[in-house]
Amino acid sequence: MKTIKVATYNVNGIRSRLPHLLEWLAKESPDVACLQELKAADESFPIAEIRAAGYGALWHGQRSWNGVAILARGADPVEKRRGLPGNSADDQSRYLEAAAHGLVVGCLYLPNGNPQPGPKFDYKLAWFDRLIEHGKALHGSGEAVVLAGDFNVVPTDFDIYDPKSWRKDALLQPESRERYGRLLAQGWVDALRARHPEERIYTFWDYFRQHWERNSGLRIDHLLLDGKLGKRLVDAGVDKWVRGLPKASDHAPTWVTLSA
DNA sequence: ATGCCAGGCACAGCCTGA
Repeated sequence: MKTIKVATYNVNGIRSRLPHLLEWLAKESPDVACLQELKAADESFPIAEIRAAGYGALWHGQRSWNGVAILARGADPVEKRRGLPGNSADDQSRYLEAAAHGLVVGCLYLPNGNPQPGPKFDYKLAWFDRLIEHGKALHGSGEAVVLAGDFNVVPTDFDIYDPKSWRKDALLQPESRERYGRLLAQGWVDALRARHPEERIYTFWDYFRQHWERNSGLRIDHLLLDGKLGKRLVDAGVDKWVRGLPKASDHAPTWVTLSA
């Protein structure tokens, strides 16, 4: 069956992770790849290397922090939106939306929100509210939409190796989870969970305490499919081998395949 | 309660991440 593969990968610095990104693109050939945490200004984005790998790209960078990009294999993604609506004073590069390979793809890097409570957590919740508002418009657009990225939310205690030491973390707070649930309730399908309802799946393993070696992970990188697209879900998974490379990002690429 | 590791930048210790 012909399928389209859409992936999301928090690279944690695109310049230091470029060799891994190129190796992953060559091996896994996603048709669309959403990247987060570029940690690079627009002029530092390695477009030449990415083009040489066979991908067109859009990027929304920022010096030192944040930054998102959308790559399309053998095509130039068409920009639809740069930044979430709802707060013109928000200057953090966390959202980019484009059309590619017949899909509309929203690439997002939701704020971490730690420490909580505090202004960073307030910003996270406000950003989430804006995403929910925009999600409503996207879902009603009639297009085939994917919302993909680092949501910085552990949806349930089944999505983490052990919630004990994370109970006060912004990623597990009821306010964060309630908003994730509210977004899903618009009709989005959490593709990894839908495809693997009984399986422990992680997409992030922090650099501390040998968490990768012990498989002490969290599932925080998500691909949400609008209802119509959910029916086209074929498979979903995590490219864990990328996390095992030397000097890896703390996230692994996460993907879905959709019937074409 | 904090550090544990890592990337980026003021290239020397911070800040941020999750």
